[in-house]
Amino acid sequence: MAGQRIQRQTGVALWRQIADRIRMSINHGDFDESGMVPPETTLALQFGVNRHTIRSALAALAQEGIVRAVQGRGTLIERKERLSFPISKRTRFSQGIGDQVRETRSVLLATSDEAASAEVARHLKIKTGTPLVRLETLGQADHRPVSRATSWFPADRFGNIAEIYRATGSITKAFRELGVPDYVRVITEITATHADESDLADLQLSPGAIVLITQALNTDLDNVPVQYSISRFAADRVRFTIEN
Amino acid sequence: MAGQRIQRQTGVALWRQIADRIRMSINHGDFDESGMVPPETTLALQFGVNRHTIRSALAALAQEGIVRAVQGRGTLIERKERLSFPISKRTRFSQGIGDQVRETRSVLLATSDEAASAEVARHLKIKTGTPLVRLETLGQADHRPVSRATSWFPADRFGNIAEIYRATGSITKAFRELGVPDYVRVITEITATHADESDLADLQLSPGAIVLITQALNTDLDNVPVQYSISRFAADRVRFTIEN
DNA sequence: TATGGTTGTCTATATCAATAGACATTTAGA
DNA sequence: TCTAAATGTCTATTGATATAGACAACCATA
Repeated sequence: MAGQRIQRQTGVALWRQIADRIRMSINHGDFDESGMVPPETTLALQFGVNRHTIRSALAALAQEGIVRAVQGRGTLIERKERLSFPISKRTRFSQGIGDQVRETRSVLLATSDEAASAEVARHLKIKTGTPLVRLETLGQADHRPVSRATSWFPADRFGNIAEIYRATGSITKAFRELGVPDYVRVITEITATHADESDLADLQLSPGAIVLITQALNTDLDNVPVQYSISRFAADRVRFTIEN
Repeated sequence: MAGQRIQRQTGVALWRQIADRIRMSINHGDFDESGMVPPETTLALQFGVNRHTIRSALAALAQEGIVRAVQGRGTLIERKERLSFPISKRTRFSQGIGDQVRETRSVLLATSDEAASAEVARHLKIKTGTPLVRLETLGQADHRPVSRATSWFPADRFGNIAEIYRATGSITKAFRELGVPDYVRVITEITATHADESDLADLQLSPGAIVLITQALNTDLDNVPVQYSISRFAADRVRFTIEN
């Protein structure tokens, strides 16, 4: 069960720790039979805190839209899920999670032309200062934001990729129109950190949430880098799957 | 730079958010030239908080052994690193990070014989209740704990793997002695969460830290599952790298 | 319709988190 | 040896966090 193991005087408020625990339990399916979170008094006993502290935690989860309290009945689970994201040579956003949700969508948040920084240039194997197109995109599953990504493309080959992406909502299709029939993921790096302000806004997270960060390089079939991207996923909504 | 973007009234104390930020900056190499963290007054200005709040953050980092304050001089960086962990068909703990540290070591924390739970049985493709050997291990790099893992092995083939592992400190060698010359990683799942009490103890983390969790299945060369394991990595010490 | 179980609201109190200011102590360098 | 810059320590105040207790409001059901 969920109980025990919360820590005091750590700089992380008890109600937040407990909210995180309950969210995990919900996602894990611990309360699937009843469809409800245990009563506040029960949780207070389990976690060894005052009922008011439990109420703070549940209020935070209600704010996220995960639970809904009904006076006299209990606290109902509104939503739970953790999408499984396959990472492989053929990693694409919508592919692979298509059978887990009804609808996937990609939205263009912003775009700009810029010169390659040292870091991006290193990954794309080009010279620093080379013209690039930068895309900020948001990935949604069933209208729920899942990831936000910053991608860089060499401007000489993909100068107008933003327009095509805006029209089609698909990197794959945009590549195809620009003469790249197929592309492969050659490397992915994964780290994790706390969500920053932009994450909170774009991914509709609650403060203190965790984001999984992937840095990925895609190349065309001639092994020429075509896209370098940094994506930030809401950690409580996804799970990465690496198949070899 | 590190500044901005800390949030108030989120259930996560400012000093903890700032400590996490500074730790990240250190690991990212932002202060490599001087080998020191900026002065407290500078940080207070950058983060827009009181100097005392910065001092709380630095005190937490000092407690972790990451920085050391010297009166009159400044706050020195004692240690930083984020090991890069390759994940591939041939994923092993010590291999791949060998060139990043002087010494890697694996320690057996506990072992037990137990019957397969439904979940473990499903992964190992055996019947629920089948006898298993469970190993709790701790992975260290340069005497610093990096990951803790729970692994299950079918008892019929690997009944005494614990002894051999204890003697050799290597799963690979244990497998070899037990008639498995080679094995491959067929699937890895990655999630992230906050560290629990055991993580804090075993991995010597500070409360509120993040752990990356991998669930992995290894098979022998005949595609028969030989090991299912759940590992928990200190997120601020590692980075996963998936190469295709 | 009466009752037990549940969430909602209120008051009061103690501790932690954060700010503010002042001054001491130590170091490095002019 | 003096000074500037840095960390160390102290007091005081405010707001957030957590506990404690009491009771109201609501729901399902016997």
